[in-house]
Amino acid sequence: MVDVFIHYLLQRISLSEAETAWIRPLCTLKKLRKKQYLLQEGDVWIYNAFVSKGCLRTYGVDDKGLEHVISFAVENWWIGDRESLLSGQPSRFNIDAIEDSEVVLIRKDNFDLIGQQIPAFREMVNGILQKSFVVSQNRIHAAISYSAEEKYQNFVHQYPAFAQRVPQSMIASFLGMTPETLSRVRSQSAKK
Amino acid sequence: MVDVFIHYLLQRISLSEAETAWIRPLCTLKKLRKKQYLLQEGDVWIYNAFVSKGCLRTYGVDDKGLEHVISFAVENWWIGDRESLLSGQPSRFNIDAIEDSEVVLIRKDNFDLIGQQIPAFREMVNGILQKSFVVSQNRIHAAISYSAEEKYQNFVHQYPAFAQRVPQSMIASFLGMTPETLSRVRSQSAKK
DNA sequence: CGATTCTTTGAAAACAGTCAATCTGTGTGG
DNA sequence: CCACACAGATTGACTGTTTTCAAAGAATCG
Repeated sequence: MVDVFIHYLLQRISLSEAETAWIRPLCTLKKLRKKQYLLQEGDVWIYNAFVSKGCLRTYGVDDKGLEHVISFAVENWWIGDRESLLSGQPSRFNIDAIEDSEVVLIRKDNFDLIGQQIPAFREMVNGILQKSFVVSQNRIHAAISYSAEEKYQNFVHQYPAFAQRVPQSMIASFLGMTPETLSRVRSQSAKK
Repeated sequence: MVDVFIHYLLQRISLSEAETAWIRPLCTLKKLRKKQYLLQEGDVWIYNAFVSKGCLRTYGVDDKGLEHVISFAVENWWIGDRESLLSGQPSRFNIDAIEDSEVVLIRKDNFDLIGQQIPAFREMVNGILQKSFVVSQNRIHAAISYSAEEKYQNFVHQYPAFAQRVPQSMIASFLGMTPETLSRVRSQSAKK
């Protein structure tokens, strides 16, 4: 529901009734069944998407048909393909629902408009972007520095919620290893 | 020189003489000799840093003493530790000069002030942040999807300048492999 | 030059990937 | 409610890639 999004906003910035009433119609709620695409490779992404329910993933598919998970998103997270959004070019990635989900979509033009009208919104979004960048720097650091086992330990530590919710094969993909390797890493770790 | 920075700004946004005159004293020029630290692990990073000359790297050191390069920066690039900047916590990373270099430092408070006074500046910075995020998403994708050889090919394609300028061992580190592996990958590729 | 650092090469070991079979749990239709 | 089918996870044996360790060969700098 869009209420989830408004609630999220009100927790972070103060908005008048008039403002929330103005924002609300700029939002579209999209329900997705498990495995349904939100974005498919080749499409142009023109939204900012807020996950109000469920769990999604962004992934790329290589020439061998293997999927590589770039990111996960659950309730109160944002998801999308910023590359396609910025460039206007077709996306190289796919986004689909891991569970039955709901996302609040705001078209880029409307999103920018909200930012122009409400400086606090703009600042909030900027803060999210900065944090996202830090998170992705840390993921790069983990990807180039850690062994398979360390990557998994770090993942569980960082995202205990996902470790439950997301199929192991997708976690393996997220960490850049095969499902078999992750399975072995886990049984190793369990022995301790 | 700070002029390099002003020139960079004027290429991207329009500023009056008064504005550049106002910005200028908020900038500090720091000269770095090869191998000199700009930021050392444990320090708190409070700047935005613009590289006006030379080449630097950000890297972390693991428990075995191995260095892992998070990023490079050359002329007209920005560098810093956003995690430390945002959190105010000591940095986990080091930044040092790969060549004799010059960076323009702007303290966080002054940087924010410029953004407040000059909306175009704020938008420029936001655009850079967005692009940086896209670049780091792509790097994650490469790190989890590609083989050693593909990682190197992709790197050369993406940053032909660095491939010349930066020692191979640092490129290897940046790509998450040992210098020996990179050396072998290169001699393989050369055979084609 | 001589010394230091970086790169290359080789051989062995460790690690992760592949392929195939089995096991487990879930959900569906009879 | 059971039986079956299906997807996901595990395990084993094998292959291939990357790392490690060690040494030799370039390149660079004072």
